[in-house]
Amino acid sequence: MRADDRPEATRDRLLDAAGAEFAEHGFRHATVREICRRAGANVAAVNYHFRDKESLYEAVVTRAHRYAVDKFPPGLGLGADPTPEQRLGAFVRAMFLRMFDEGRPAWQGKLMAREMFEPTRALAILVNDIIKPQHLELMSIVRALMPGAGEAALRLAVNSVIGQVLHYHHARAVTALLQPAAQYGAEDIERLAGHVTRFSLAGIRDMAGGGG
Amino acid sequence: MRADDRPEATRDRLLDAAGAEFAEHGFRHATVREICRRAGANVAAVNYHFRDKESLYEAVVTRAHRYAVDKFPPGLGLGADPTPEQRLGAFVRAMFLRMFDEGRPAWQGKLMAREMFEPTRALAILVNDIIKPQHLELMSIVRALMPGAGEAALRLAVNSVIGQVLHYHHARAVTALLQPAAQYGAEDIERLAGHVTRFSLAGIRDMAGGGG
DNA sequence: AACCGATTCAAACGGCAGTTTAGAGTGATG
DNA sequence: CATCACTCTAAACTGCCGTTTGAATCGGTT
Repeated sequence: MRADDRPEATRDRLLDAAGAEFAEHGFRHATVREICRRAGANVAAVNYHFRDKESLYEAVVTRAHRYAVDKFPPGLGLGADPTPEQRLGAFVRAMFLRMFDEGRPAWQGKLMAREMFEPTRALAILVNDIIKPQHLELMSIVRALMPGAGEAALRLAVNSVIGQVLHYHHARAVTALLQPAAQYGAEDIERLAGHVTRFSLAGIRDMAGGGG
Repeated sequence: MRADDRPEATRDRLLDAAGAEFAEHGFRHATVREICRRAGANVAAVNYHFRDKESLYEAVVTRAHRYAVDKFPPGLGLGADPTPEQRLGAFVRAMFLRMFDEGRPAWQGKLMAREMFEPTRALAILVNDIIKPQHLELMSIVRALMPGAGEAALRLAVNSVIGQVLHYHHARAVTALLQPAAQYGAEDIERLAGHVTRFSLAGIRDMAGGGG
């Protein structure tokens, strides 16, 4: 049977397997051999279909980006003419969903979180294609909540929001040791998103009112 | 000249070099060869003075902990009978200082941040010796600010504070690309600590007032 | 001087990872 | 049927890493 006849061509299976491995272990720790094993392909498959491990990684990153944009469009459950508060809530919720969704390719959030901590050459791609647009969107949301605030204050507020969300991903190993009972199911994600949104709104309003 | 006569014995030089390498590259990426090169020692030195790479890592972790406790004691510039707000401010400031201080062994904060993201076997040590005491201290601070709140609410507030602080360490590569101008000098750290403290106080007060 | 324990050293070992290579299979094309 | 491009495969190559080994060095002790 030729590869094209199979339900999934080898190239696609490699992208799937690589996405899972890269998201779980990072670029360096993920091994080409394990990726090929998961994809049911030969060790040389990566070098044949993609030039090398790094090019495969870039392909995974851009693919995850396209998928994430499809699955979590910017609007994301917002009605027409939403308030800034609603936009912030939707933004935070979407970030949580991207990071904790265990669906098929849920790598986008995990890859992004990992690149932040352990950058590779693909970081420039990620920043330009994914992070910068989201950063600008969150900046505009916060700007609407803090009219008249300077750029520096906006950045501080944005970092506070992002930091809270990413922490639940970064620190999950520690959390598992500190609070063994805690598990992140679907409703917990909604609870966390609600908390971060309210907490951040209070902080932002304080910044807007206090005059900095 | 015998090793004991040198200003620094080989064992100590190894600990210094290993601390820097581990903090910068993490346990797996740091190489024994580079550590020994920095320490001016033979490749076999690690296996002679410590049993293996992992034992060296544990020694570095516990050493960094002792140093951090000495340099940043829990009180840290607080007067007698401080308010909860002052305690929170001191706590946040101490975390920032530990992470950004470039002094001799400033690894404690960096190692901790790294272990959170990429745990090793030493994570249990770190959690018990370093993270859990700090976690409990922050819990008590937040408890004083949110009297009557449940454990779950306290944990959410604690996570929000920690997440904001750690974000400035985790995301520094991305920040460098998004805001090339931003640099973290001594006064910037004070500014960041002040922001996170105020932002968090507003969020915590909102949680305490809103009734959750 | 002879010996000893501690330390240092160069060299090698074994394993794993990314990549390359040479060849075999396969469907389409003439 | 011969040819060709594409795909896949087993095996080897190269380099790095942690560790081990056996000898050399050196101060102190008898």
